[in-house]
Amino acid sequence: MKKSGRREAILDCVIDILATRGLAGVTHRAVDDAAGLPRGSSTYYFPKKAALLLAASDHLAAMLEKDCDDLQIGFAEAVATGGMDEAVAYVARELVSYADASRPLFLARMELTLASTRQDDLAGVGERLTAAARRPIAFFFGLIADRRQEFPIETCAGLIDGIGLMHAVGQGPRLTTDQVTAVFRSIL
Amino acid sequence: MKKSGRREAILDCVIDILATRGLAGVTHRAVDDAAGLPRGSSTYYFPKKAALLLAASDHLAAMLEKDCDDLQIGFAEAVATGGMDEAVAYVARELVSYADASRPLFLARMELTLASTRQDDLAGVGERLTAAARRPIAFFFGLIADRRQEFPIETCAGLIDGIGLMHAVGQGPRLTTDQVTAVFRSIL
DNA sequence: CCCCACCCTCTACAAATGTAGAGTTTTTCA
DNA sequence: TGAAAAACTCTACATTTGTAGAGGGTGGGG
Repeated sequence: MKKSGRREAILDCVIDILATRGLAGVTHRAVDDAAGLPRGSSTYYFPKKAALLLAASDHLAAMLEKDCDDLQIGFAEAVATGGMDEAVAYVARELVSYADASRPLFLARMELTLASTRQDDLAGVGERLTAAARRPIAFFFGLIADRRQEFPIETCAGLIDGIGLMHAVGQGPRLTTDQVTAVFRSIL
Repeated sequence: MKKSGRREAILDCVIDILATRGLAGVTHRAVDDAAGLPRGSSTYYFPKKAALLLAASDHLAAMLEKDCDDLQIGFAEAVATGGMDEAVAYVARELVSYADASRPLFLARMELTLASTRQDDLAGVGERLTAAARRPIAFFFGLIADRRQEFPIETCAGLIDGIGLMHAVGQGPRLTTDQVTAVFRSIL
């Protein structure tokens, strides 16, 4: 492994552990082991635990933002080739498959967001992650500007996070693409 | 304090700590202190930590179910006195104010649900809590039976949990009663 | 009064954690 | 090349946790 990539590798492992073992599972030792690095490595790069979690939050936010940008680009292309109807279906499709594929990311986000509501060290983490996750919603929001009064961005964000929540932690049936599309259409 | 109430008092404290300090904050010692009981009390009633959390989950689920039943009764009354339109507004109103008032309950639910996705000791906790929280939605769902195909219970549950999530952990603007009502009306 | 069963409280301890700081290797650059 | 600096690894330790098990108190039946 490139030495220069260690910092990133450590943060990837933190996010992975957050998803699989929860906040309590994130210890310097566990992170070192997961990354296959010598004990003390994560302590070296992030001497305090809060620093480790803070950096992991930024890392996660960056990932979310990148995914959001991709969605946005895909949406623009779908509009160009298939019109708005198809574009809405595209977003719904992506959202559902993404909610499954990005389950670890969602779980990590939940862990960090919950932690930030009570740990002063992590102030701002919740806002940062929420903002990252809302980026595509804000874009999507432009589409329904004429109904802004009734369905502001908060409503859409709530719905979408609820879907993510269901897919990430729920053991019950998941929403299908058609169902999500139906919701979007009824709002648009 | 009545000695016979100690078990319940302990579980109340567990839920409180889950909300204020998170899962990691729930230690036998911290629970004893919060309950004002001698060290070892929570250990006596719940010798293993998993037993403590499991019992707390049941306790929380019972609370949620009770609140849900109250909402259901209120809804029925609202239908009787003001018709369906007013009843929908009633539910939206209750939901928003409840989401604020029950913030600790929601946070505790999140903590336990997240924990149950990875800790075998807590298997079933997620389902139990999800089921409890969905009870009123299932009832509400009866109202839109004719559009069941498009808006199944999962969709409504996702939306409502998303709203709860926003109110519980979000630092941004909250949804207003009018906004929630608008969503309900557009679906109904 | 005594004793026993039960309910509760206290003490002890191994394991794990955050963190400090010493020791070691690698890189840099004159 | 050689030494100073930076980058990294290792060791140690106080603290906290879950849990076991000993100890104490209390009420009721004989």
